[in-house]
Amino acid sequence: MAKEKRDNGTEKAILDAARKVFTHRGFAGARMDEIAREAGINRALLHYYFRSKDKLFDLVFAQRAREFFLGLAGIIGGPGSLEDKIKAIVEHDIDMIRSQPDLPIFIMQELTQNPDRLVRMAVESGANPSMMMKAFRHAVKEAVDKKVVRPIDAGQLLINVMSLCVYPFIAKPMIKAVQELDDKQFEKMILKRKQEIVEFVMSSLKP
Amino acid sequence: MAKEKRDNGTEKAILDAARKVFTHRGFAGARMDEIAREAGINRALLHYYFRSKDKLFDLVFAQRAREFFLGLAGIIGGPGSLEDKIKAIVEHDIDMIRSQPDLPIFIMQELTQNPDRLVRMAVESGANPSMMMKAFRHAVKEAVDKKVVRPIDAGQLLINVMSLCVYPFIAKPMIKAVQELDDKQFEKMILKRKQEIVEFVMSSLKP
DNA sequence: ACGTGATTTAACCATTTAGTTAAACTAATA
DNA sequence: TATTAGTTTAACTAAATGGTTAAATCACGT
Repeated sequence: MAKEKRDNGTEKAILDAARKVFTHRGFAGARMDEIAREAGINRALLHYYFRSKDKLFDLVFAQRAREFFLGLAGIIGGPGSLEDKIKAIVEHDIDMIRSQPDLPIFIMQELTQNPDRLVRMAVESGANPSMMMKAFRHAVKEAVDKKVVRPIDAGQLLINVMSLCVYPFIAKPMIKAVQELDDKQFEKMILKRKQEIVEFVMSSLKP
Repeated sequence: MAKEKRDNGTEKAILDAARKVFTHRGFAGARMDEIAREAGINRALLHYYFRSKDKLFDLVFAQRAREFFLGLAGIIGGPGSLEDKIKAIVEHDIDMIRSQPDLPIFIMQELTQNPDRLVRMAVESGANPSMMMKAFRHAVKEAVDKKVVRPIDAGQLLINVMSLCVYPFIAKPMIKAVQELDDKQFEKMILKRKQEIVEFVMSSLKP
């Protein structure tokens, strides 16, 4: 650990720690102290690198939001058939969230608290929702025209797919309780779920 | 407002305010001051009625969790065919959340922060997840046996239905941004969504 | 061995926040 | 009118927290 720090890894160590703590506790619940401890340094140095909690949070949030969106945007807006896209979304979402289970709640919570942030970020990053949705709508239309899938609203379909992927992680404690699963069984359920979702969606889309 | 207070409505006013503030801000982000203001009283009186933030929060959380679960548990565990249940779940979920949009994030956030709480509450309330799930599995099995629906894992199906209902509210700011909707259009989308979900699920379940 | 930048230590400040208290006030009621 | 419960005011305490600072220490390359 000492080595990493000396090797100029401190900034990264802090960002990692901040990401972890902010993501887990949310902005209001996060303590600069905990971030410092988690990074293996002290508060003084923490403020030496990043002036304030707000500044640090903004960096973390922007980074996390990009993580969450950028890959997705590429898939949704990119080329490929509807079925390809659906499979890719599911694969991407589940893998991403599995490695960072409390990412979605974090994003959603802070976003409801301050929706403008998303707009600002979107503008900066040059993301283009309307092109993305256009590509997705096009894929849907194509599949419908080919009679591969029944007619369906593209917006609703996209929400459906995302819902099926993301929600289980958000509701994890609830699901564990209701279905009486331990962590191992939950993990197993999630893994099965990848195919389950694709099957569920494609089955629903049959004309 | 003055009247209500004198009419012994103060306690209720406080609980309403606390519900609102806690639900919106989360425990860490909530301020006793804001609760008092929201209730139209002052901090002194707030503490006079409810000793501490924690105590008040526990009450609110228990109440909100009951709101969220009890109705659902009745539907899932109660009588009726699978299709009836699915329709009832969708109806119930969407209506409930529509009137309290940030209820789900609140529950999930605080629950990930402290999963034991759910277990404790479940025990106290005498809820019985295993019976509930048993009833639901039974409904699924029955439908499968009658060849009304294709074979499917009951646990996954339940998660699917809940996902489709709850997630859109959690992701509201994101959905608004990506699909470029204003509040009015979002509301419209949610309303359409009731039938959309039922159609989506039932279509997927066709044998 | 020296100098430099990174890091720690430890003290400190200012602000926010939960929670308390005593005294004054209000309105209904006995 | 005197009592009483509910309420406000205003002051206060104690703790937590974000942020700062100066001096000491450490590790490294020259």
